[in-house]
Amino acid sequence: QVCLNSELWHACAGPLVSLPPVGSRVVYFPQGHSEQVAASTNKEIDSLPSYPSLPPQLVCQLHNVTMHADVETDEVYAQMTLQPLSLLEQKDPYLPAELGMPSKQPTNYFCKTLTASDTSTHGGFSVPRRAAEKVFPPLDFAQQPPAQELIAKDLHGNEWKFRHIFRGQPKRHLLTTGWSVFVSAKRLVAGDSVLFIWNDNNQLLLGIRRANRPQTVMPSSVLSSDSMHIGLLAAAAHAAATNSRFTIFYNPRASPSEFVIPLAKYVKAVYHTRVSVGMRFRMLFETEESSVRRYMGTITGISDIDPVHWPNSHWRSVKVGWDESTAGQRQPRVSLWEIEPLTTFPMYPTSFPFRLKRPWPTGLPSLHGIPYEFEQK
Amino acid sequence: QVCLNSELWHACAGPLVSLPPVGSRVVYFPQGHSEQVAASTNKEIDSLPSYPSLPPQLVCQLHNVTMHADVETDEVYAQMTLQPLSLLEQKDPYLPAELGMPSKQPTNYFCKTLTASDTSTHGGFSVPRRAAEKVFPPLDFAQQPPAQELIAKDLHGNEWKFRHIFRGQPKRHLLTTGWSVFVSAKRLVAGDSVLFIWNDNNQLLLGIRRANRPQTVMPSSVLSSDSMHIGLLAAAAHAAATNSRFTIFYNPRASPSEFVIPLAKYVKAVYHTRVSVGMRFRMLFETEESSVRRYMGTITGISDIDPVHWPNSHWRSVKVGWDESTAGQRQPRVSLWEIEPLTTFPMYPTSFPFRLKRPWPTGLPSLHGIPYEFEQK
DNA sequence: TTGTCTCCCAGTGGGAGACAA
DNA sequence: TTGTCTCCCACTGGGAGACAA
Repeated sequence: QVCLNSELWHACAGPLVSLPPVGSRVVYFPQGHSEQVAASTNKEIDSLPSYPSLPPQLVCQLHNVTMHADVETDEVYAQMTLQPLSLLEQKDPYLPAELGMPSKQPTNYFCKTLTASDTSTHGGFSVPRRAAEKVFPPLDFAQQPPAQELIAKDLHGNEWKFRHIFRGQPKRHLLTTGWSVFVSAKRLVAGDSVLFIWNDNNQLLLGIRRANRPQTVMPSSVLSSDSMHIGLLAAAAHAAATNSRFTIFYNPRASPSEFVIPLAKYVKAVYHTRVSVGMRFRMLFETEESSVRRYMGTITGISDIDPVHWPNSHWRSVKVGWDESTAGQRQPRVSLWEIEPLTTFPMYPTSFPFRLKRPWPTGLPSLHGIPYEFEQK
Repeated sequence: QVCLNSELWHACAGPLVSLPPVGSRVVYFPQGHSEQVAASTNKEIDSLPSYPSLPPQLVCQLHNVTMHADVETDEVYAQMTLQPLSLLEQKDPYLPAELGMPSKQPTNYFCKTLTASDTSTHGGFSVPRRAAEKVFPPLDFAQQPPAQELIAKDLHGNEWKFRHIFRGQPKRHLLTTGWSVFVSAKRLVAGDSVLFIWNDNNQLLLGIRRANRPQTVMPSSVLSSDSMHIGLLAAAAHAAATNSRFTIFYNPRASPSEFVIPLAKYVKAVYHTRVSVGMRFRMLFETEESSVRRYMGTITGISDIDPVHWPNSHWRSVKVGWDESTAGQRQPRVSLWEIEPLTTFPMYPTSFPFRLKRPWPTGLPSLHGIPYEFEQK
C-alpha cells in the first residue's frame, strides 16, 4: 500500500525524520536495523550467529524509496532498495543532491493530542482556535451558526467528511458529524494525535500518530524473531557479497534511531569532527507537540557497543550523560552523526569541496583525502 | 501468548492437523516453510540466494512444541523448537511415541458457519438444535421459557457470557445477551465459523475459524518478505551447520501444507511405498463442516518442483490430476506423505519392526536397512 | 429445522450550551 | 481558550414472535 502523499507522510513521521534522496549514497547499519526489528517484535536478541563477512556498516546506493502506511494502524514506514557499493564507487565525489538535506515538514498544519472528551462517545472534536483559523477554510460568519463540511484525505487516500461548526458559549470550533466514525474506524484513543494539513493544492490531509503503546506490538506469528534477525543480517550479507540490491523497511516511529544515513552526514561526523570524553554536545529531540528541542549532555565514553559481534562499529559508539535527569527516555548511547559537539575543531571548511574521482590508496577512511594522522580509528 | 487448551487449539486447527510429539524426530522442509511465509506475506518469492549447504529436508529432533493463538485474530499457530540431527542419530531406532499418530479432535463439539442473521445487529445466534442438545448443558424445561447462562472460554482463556434461551414459534435454541459483544470484539462476519466444545472438565470452550480472506493478510512492515525468506533459510542453514536449535512457527490454516513431518511417516512414504505415473490415489481434505473427506486423483508425473534451488527434493515431487474438476482449490503438486496410493506393493509388514542401533553404510536412505535396489532415488 | 423479517421499546450516544479550569 | 458535564431526544439495535424456505 503506497502512500501517495509525501507531505502527510513526513508530517506523521515527525520533524526529525528525513529520507535520503533517491540515487544518493547512504550508510546502512545492520545493528540499527536489528534494533528496529527488536523494537517491533518486542523481543530481545538471544544468541545470533556472527556474520563475519558483514561489516558493521555498508555504504550503499539508495535506488528507491517509497513511503507507505500500515493498512491496519496507519503507521508510516518507508521501503528502501539499497545496493552495496564497491570501494571505488564509495569514493566518487558527492553529487549536489547528496549534500543538501531537504526537510519537508509542511507549514500549514496542526497536530493535536486527543483528549478524553475528543474520543468520548458524547460529542465531537474540539478544534484549537488558532489551528482552525490557520488550517481550515474560513467559515461564512453570515450563517448562524457558521458551519461547513470538511473533506480530509488520510494516508491511504480515503476521504473522511466532517461537519465543522463554530458555536457554543463561549464560541469555539468543533468537528461534529463524521468525527466519531473516524475515531472508531481508526481505533483512536485519548492520547493519540491527529494531524490536519492544508496543502498547496487546497486539499485537507489527515494523519494520525498513535501514542507510544509498546505493549501493543504483537509478536509476529509468521516468523520467529530470531529468524527475522538472521534474515536481515543474511540479506545484507548476501547483498554485500554479490553487490546486489536488497530491500529494507524503515519505521521512523518504531525504530530507536535512523539506520540509513546519508554518506555525507556520516563522513562529516565520523571523519571530520573531533570528539572526546568530557566534551559537551547538543542533540535534537521531538517534543510532544511535534516540534523539536535540543537537549544537552556530556560525552562519558567512546567504545564499541558490541565488541564481539560488531567490533570497530560507529553505531552508538558514544556513551553519554544527559543534563536533565527526566531521562530514562534518552538513550545512554548515541552515534556520532546524531549529536552536535559544542566545541569542534573544524578540519575542513564547512562547505565541502567537490572533488574529482581519483584512485585512493585504501577504503572508506580516505574518502576525502584526509591525512591518516587526523583520522580517528 | 500461549494457548492453554490443547483440545480447543486442535479443534480450531482442523481435523487434519496433528503436531508431532515432543522429543520425536521429524523432517523439516525449508520449501514448505517458505510457502507458509509466502502465503502469510502474500508475496511471491522473487530471486533468492541459494543455500547450497542447506539440504531440501532436515531430519530434526522436536524439542518443544507450544500452541498459540494470535492476539489480534485468534488464528492458531504452533511454535516448534527443532534441532538438526547427525546421521547417526537419524538412524536411531524409533521410539514407540514416534509411530503412534494421536489425533486429538474433541468429540463433544460443534462448529457452525455464521449466517447473515447471526452477525446482524438485530438479535443473536441461532444454535442448531442437535448441537445445542449435544454440547450445551440441558435446560430446565420447567421454566418458561427455558433459559440459562453459558460461560465459554476462548483460546486466550478469556470468558464470554451468553444467555441461552429456548423460545419462539416454532421453538429454537438461541444465544442472545452477550452474543453481539462477542461478535464485535472478535470482529466476526458472516462466513466465519464458531466452534463450541464441551470438554471432560465440564467447561465450555469457544473457538473461531475465520473464512479464507486471503486479501486481508497484510504485508508486514517489519521486515521485507525477501528478508523473511532469507531469514528462514539462513536460520535453518545455521542450525544445520552447527547442530543447534532453531525456532519456527507453523500456522496450520495459513500454510498450504504441513512442513514438519514425523520421521516415520516420511520414511514410510518415501522409501516404503512405490508410486508411479498413472497410479490412482486418495487424499484427505477438510470439508466446510470441519470433517474430512477423500478426493481421488491420478499421478501424472514425478519431478522436482524447483530443480535449480532444491534438486532431489521430495517436497511436492508428485504432479497430480484430480477427478473432480471443481478444483483450482486442490494443488497440482503434492508430496508423497500426503497421499494414499490405491495400489501399493508393501515392502515390509505394516507393523514396523523395532531395530537396534547399528552403523549404516550411508545416510538417510538406509534408515531401515532397505536394500538399495528397492529404493527410489 | 432454521434463516430472515418486522415490531417494539430501552438505552446509546450524537449534538447542543453550561460551566469552570 | 478549551476540557468536561449534563441535558435532550433521535435512532440504533437487542430481543421477541411471525413466517417461509
